[in-house]
Amino acid sequence: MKIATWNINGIKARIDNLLTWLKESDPDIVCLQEIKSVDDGFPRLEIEALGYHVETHGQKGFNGVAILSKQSPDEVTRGLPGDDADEQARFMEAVFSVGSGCLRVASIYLPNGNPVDTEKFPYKLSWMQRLEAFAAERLAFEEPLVLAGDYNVIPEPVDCHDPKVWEGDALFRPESRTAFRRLENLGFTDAVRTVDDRPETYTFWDYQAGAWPKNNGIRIDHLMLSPEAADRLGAATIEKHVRAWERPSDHVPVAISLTI
DNA sequence: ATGGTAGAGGTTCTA
Repeated sequence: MKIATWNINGIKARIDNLLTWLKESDPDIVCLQEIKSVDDGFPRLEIEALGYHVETHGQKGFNGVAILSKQSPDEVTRGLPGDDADEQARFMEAVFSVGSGCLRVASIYLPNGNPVDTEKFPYKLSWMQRLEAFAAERLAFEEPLVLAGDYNVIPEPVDCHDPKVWEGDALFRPESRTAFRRLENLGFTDAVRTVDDRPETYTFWDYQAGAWPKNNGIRIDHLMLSPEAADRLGAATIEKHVRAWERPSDHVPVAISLTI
């Protein structure tokens, strides 16, 4: 089973690229982030025509996540638990029946957190605490679980072109990296890191300042696996070529295969 | 050269 995550930076601007990529890559489950659309505005018909079920959790203008899947989910929940006042659409979870029981997949759009001297940074850190609490709760289920998405965290210096440039940025601040590491310490596995100890590619290249032609990127899109999912991990690939397409997202798809 | 680009939506925000 192939599971992918992709921050598409606007579904309306990216629908043609998404359809091309779905046909080429043939994933079973896709977690999308930054759909930048309300649920009613999401172009579901074109995607359904390729054989996918479409579940969205959108909002007007910004944020928004979705899960596309060949198999219909048994259950879908929207919103990250832990703060009823949080209205930003950044999290959803789908549950699928599989031969061995069930598979849970969450689509995550973790807050960017910049500028760090505003309320955005504490919001990021509290969101990460809520994610850790959710992950810890799910861990007790002892089920395969994939937390896939744009984490807006550069885990290690090797995951960016020039660590000096990122010093002090919310994506690379010690608090952000420590919170990410706490997920790993709970027992979650960074799939790409596990398959390739030093992945010499990134998942995001800024539109500005020639970041793509200079390969000035960062690795911030991650698939974090519960032990039951990590035991079934095969390949993990960053589909870098998609960044060179016409009118690309600034992120590329990241995919894993699980033997489920 | 103190910049640059993109998307959504609406005369600006988020990233």
